[in-house]
Amino acid sequence: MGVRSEQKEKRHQEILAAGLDLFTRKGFAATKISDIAKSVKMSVGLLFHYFESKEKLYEELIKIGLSGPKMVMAADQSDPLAFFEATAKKILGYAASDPFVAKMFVLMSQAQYNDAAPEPVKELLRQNDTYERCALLMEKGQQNGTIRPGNPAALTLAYWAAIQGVCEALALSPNVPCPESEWIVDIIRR
Amino acid sequence: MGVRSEQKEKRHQEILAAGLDLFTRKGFAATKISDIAKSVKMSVGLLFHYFESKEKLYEELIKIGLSGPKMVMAADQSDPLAFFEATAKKILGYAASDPFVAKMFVLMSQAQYNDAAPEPVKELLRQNDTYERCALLMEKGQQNGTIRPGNPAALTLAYWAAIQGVCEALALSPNVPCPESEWIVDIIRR
DNA sequence: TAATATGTTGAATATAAATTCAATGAATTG
DNA sequence: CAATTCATTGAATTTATATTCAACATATTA
Repeated sequence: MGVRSEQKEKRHQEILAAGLDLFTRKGFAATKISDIAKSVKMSVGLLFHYFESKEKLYEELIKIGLSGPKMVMAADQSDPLAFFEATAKKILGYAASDPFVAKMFVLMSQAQYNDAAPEPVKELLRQNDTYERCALLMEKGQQNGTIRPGNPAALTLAYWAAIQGVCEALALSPNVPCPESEWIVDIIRR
Repeated sequence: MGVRSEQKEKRHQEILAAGLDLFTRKGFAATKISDIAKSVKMSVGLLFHYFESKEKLYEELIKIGLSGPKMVMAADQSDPLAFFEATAKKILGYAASDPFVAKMFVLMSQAQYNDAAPEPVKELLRQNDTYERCALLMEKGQQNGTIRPGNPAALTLAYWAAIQGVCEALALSPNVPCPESEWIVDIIRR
């Protein structure tokens, strides 16, 4: 244990943060390794000492990002509407205060929708069954009368589209005013 | 006027449609000219006979897309809430039925948020003052009591984020069920 | 139909960016 | 403090893709 090992970990993290920032603002393909290297003030060669490839760096970010949905779905789901209220509030709160979280949210949705995402990343993303789980919860909420009628998948889509879009705006222009989470919940509230 | 001139225009349109599809699904940087050429079954060389560069092709799509916001803002704005209701309904209706429109919507928002967009495109997008105009309308709606209180810019952001996110989903997976526009309007309704 | 203009291709060429590598300097360890 | 390992650089090398071009084909026109 010396100056080195801690420095190494620190740089690893710095590269991830810089990669996250650039990938979200420019997209995976348009982000050059040299952009990332410049952003952390190291040579391009050295960056490859830390990450095997641009793709692996991206992949590591996605792996970190996957813990987000997991954490969301770990919350108490006994009352569906309360779950969606708490989730929206927590996510917008984080996204408005912690740029890393907001950017991570953007990264995940970009990756989700992008056909050009590297195959290993797409594979990882297939684990993410948040939408399906939420649609089931929507139905449950409709049954107990707290969530409005309508196609549960469509309700889920509208709810997440709004959250995702707001996070994107927060991540990319940190000065925009953050909407109230309650407004977004009104999409699904009966 | 002969077989040629009409054929030429037809191909021009085909290339635009293929470009739109690929740009929205993969992003500008990740879309290869050869992808587009393959999609319209022509050689890469010929594509350059129709468009000076990949950037110019993209730029032409953005120019077409800019007519969308213009058309939206041309609608009757005397009653703000009614304006937002009609707008949401019209856009979702189009997006659900016409893939070109849905994709165009995605293209525009991608371009808007992407730092890596070509400079001429960014310049074109600066014309688009839809958000500012909408925020003003939100205030007006608050004054006449039809729109909920809150930061007008934040209300605008939430409203458009939801619409945009839904359009993205519709464009990229045409089989998803379309949310009701009224649900989205409930974000801003008093 | 001959001359001309336009469409089309596939094979160069140019360029940009990812990745590798040999060499050097700095920390660690015995 | 000598040997060794790791960090770092800048300069190749490789690879991918945009763009150009010379040649040929097909339509237009006089």
